[in-house]
Amino acid sequence: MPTATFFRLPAEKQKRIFRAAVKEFGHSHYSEASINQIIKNAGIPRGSFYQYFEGKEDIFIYVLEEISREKLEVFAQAIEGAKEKGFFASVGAVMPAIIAWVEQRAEYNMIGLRMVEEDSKIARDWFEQMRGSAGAIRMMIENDQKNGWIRGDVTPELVTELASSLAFPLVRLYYQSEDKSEVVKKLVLYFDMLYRGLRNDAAPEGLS
Amino acid sequence: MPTATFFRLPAEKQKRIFRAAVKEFGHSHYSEASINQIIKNAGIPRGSFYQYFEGKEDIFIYVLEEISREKLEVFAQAIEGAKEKGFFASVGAVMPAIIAWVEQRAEYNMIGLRMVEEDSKIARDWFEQMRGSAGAIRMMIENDQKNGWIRGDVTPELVTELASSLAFPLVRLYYQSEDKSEVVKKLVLYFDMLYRGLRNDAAPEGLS
DNA sequence: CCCGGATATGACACTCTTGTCATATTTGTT
DNA sequence: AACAAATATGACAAGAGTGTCATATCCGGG
Repeated sequence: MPTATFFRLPAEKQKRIFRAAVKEFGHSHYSEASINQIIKNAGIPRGSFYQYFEGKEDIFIYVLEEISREKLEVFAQAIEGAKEKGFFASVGAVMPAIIAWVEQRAEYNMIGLRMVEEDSKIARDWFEQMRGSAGAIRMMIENDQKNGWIRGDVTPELVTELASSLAFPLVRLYYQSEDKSEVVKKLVLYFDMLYRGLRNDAAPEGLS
Repeated sequence: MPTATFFRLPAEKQKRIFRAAVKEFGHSHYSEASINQIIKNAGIPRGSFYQYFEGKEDIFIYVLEEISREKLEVFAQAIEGAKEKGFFASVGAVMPAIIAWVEQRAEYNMIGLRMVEEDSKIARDWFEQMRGSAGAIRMMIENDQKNGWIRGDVTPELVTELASSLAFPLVRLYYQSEDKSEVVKKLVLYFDMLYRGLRNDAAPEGLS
């Protein structure tokens, strides 16, 4: 946790340091990110940094938590509006908000991307914690299964794993692409494919 | 390219250096991998390394090429046996060989995993080159589409992208898991889901 | 105006890595 | 044996990063 001193700093300075850290962690993997770079970007002397944070992990976690907070804020309403419609309908409904987030918070998302990529202990711990808080999604899927919308032989975990396995490369592609609309088109296809793959075929007559 | 001197070295020494490099590149991302570590593992002095390779990129490419060669060797027959049956049947047929490769060549695959993860220029270039040589798969999929097995509104590239988006996390999971059979079960589910998502629903009557 | 706690600062000592190079040592040939 | 070409070797300079600490500065309360 950042020191009390850090939190007593003028908001402007805190933000400046936060932004410098976001930039660095979005630019390099955790293990390669350099405190040197952060303090250079933030324009604070080396000694000050250690007055505010214990070290790299400390500021990294701080950045993750700040971003989480902001994300939750932004998505709160979007999620609220889409709850009882089942997984696919809900994701579809929230999709515009997600795309806007990807578009507007590129630097934040780069950090997430790098974390998935690097697969370090610190990243795994973080995602583990996230998974726990994704109970809402889990319930939605279980509900869909009860209703017979989603095939019963997959677990909710599997569905979310599948979705994120597909989502992360898409986000990466999005940032690399010139033509963003191409990527959105691809997203629609992925989504459709996932839907067909997961919907409950067993309904009326037998097959496969 | 490694120097002529390197190729004149006794085979045993070449192999020793190769293995040391595989170990290091499997252990750390390209950008973090250290020549120091490689020479320590291989038991050769610093000066010698630079007598054999221009630098890190040189030995990295060499390692990739060696692995490619070996991979091609191993899969040559497996692929041969499975060609004209269409994409899904073929992949299904080759699957045991793939699983065996994943199981036996963990270190090789770690390098591939790290390359996808890191998404460096050198990795992108390499995969680009690979994509070009994956013409056989492309043709198989196009053929399936002509035959009406695979829906026509996806491109072959999309299919391979989807497949690898799903495959890489699975491989990673495989190496992390205690219970390998669980992961294989998951693989089957993924595969089934991909099949359902990509098959041509427009076909007249049911198929398996 | 002055003092003490809170802050700020950058020099320092260390560690790790890289690429080079002058100096051995080995090998093959005459 | 003698000599040149090929190899081998490790000390070295340079670069980048890290965490600490003695010292300087600031600021609110008496």
